[in-house]
Amino acid sequence: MFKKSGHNHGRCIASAMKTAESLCSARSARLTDLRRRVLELVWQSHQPVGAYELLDILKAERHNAQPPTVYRTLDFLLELGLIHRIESLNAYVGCTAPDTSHPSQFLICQDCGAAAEISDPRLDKAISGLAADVGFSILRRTVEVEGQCPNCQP
Amino acid sequence: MFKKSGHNHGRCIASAMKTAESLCSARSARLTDLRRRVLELVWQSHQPVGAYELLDILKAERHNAQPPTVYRTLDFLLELGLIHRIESLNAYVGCTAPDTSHPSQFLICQDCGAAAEISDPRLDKAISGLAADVGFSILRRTVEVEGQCPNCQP
DNA sequence: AATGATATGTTATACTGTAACGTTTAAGAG
DNA sequence: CTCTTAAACGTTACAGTATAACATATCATT
Repeated sequence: MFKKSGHNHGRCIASAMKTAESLCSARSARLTDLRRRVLELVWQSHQPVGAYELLDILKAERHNAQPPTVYRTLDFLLELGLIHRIESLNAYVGCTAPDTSHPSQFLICQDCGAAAEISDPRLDKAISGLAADVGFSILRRTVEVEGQCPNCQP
Repeated sequence: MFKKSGHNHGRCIASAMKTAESLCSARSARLTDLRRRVLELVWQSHQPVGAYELLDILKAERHNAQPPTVYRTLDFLLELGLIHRIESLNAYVGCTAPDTSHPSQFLICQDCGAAAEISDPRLDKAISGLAADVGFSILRRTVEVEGQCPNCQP
């Protein structure tokens, strides 16, 4: 769930990129160099990253990066479900299972900053049950639980 | 849950103000004119309101309102739990039960914009259970479910 | 190669929030 | 009742996040 700091993160990135490739080709969406690069950058860690952080890195790599460069790319990745936006942090993080579920649900550690995507039938049932009770039809869900992850506890 | 548009909203406001009075006096916090006014403004509807919207209204009422005026006041109200911040909208809404629970959990209608605070043991249990399973200790929760409220459905 | 759609470059600006310091107001001590 | 001090508010400036609008380039197909 929360990866140990020593885990082989190269694999996380590689797997995310591969998933992105196949998802894009399945939907005939173009995974351009820029988009690929931004996705890689978002995946540099399991910590959500801000748009302007990404922009700073891009600026160092290409002379002409500007806010729209990064926001447009993030929009593309968001729409495909390849990344999620963490509302409470104004930041973006890679999605671990873009091809399956889509509600954006996270445990976020206030110490190390890591965000772990959660997907739990109990939670799903609780929310959909609750919505059904009051006649509310769900279009989108945001669950952001902040606290201390196991790695950061005394 | 979601109030009908014809409901007597004056009562919602009055009750919110009364609760605020007693909460402030219980904690010996000063509910100044400004704070009282901002709380009223937030309670003008059940729709979350932006900080700069509030600022515009305040500017019309007092010559010298500035961003810090409204943000400081919102911070005060947030800390007492008298209002909540809706992360996905950068907006603020009155809390219906400031004296009791505190996780910020809402159903938000994308049509009419109303935000209904929810508090359901199933949801609480699902989240705390899930956190316990992975050894995550919870400090703060944000649940924002967007969709269509019963009043806005065909 | 010509065309049209998609993607990116570029400039400017809007929206949201905070830092830092000065002034006023209010509550308790003497 | 004044003095002191802390809290609240005023004021200026700026930081951080995001988008509008239009120009140019790239790509997939004719």
